[in-house]
Amino acid sequence: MPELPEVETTCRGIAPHMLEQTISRIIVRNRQLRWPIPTTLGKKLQGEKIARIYRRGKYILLQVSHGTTLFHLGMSGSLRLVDENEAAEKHDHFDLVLTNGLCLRLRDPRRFGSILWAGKEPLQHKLLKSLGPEPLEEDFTASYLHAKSRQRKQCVKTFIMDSHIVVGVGNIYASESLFRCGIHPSRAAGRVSKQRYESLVQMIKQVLNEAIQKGGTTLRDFVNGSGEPGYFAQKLNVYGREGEACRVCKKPIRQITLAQRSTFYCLACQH
DNA sequence: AGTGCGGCCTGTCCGC
DNA sequence: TGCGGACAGGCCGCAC
Repeated sequence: MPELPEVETTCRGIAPHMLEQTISRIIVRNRQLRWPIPTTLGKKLQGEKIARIYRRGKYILLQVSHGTTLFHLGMSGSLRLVDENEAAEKHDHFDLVLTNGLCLRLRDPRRFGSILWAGKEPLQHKLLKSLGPEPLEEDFTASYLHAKSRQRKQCVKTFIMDSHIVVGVGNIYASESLFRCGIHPSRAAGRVSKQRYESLVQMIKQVLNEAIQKGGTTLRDFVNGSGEPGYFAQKLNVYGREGEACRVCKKPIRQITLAQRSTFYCLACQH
């Protein structure tokens, strides 16, 4: 479920409480996530001080002196800081306990998330090294997207959701940013003009920034590092609004499936 | 090399 | 109320 704004919200929420703190132990209740939590993780983290917490794409990176742990929240994961004495519930698979009594707890009903050890050069890890640019950084530009998309027949929505093209644009914000710039989601990526990519890049940045400001989008169960929901859902123009009136032209919002993902758009406003 | 799809899981909701 | 099926915020790995 979490897209970039939800991961960023989580990261910002937990970092101030965890930086410079010491890890006393980890608790693994269920090792079977998307990939098994490494059996050596406890040994690597125990007694280590947390030097840095940051984000790359939808991964949260937690750095200690001799390496970095990766967290990915998959579709249904959340990370919260709780008191170490708070009872774990059914889908609370992992705890990272600090010596100050706080505990970083991963809850993930569907278990599509992951926790991995990435060593000293985490950005060279197999899962990170070929990721595309960060959408909120300056190197994510219309020229880049335009160049990458030439000759591509793939639809533009699927194209911008490919993390090897640009990270962090998930199913909600892909539909939302395409609506904002009037591009039809099933248009071929290679048939979108440079000028329209200018607009798309701007809208991706805008929608992600607004969502971060609102603390992310909570559809059913996303919560930030303190267990609170995000409030961007009420700002959505198309996602989840099939049959409802377009906020601009009042015609009904349509839903289609692209690459096995539900996609929302306005037939009148998007071409 | 680009593209499309299966699969990984559990929970929820909807129609019968 | 029960049951089957569809669907859900991601994305790797494979076949073509």
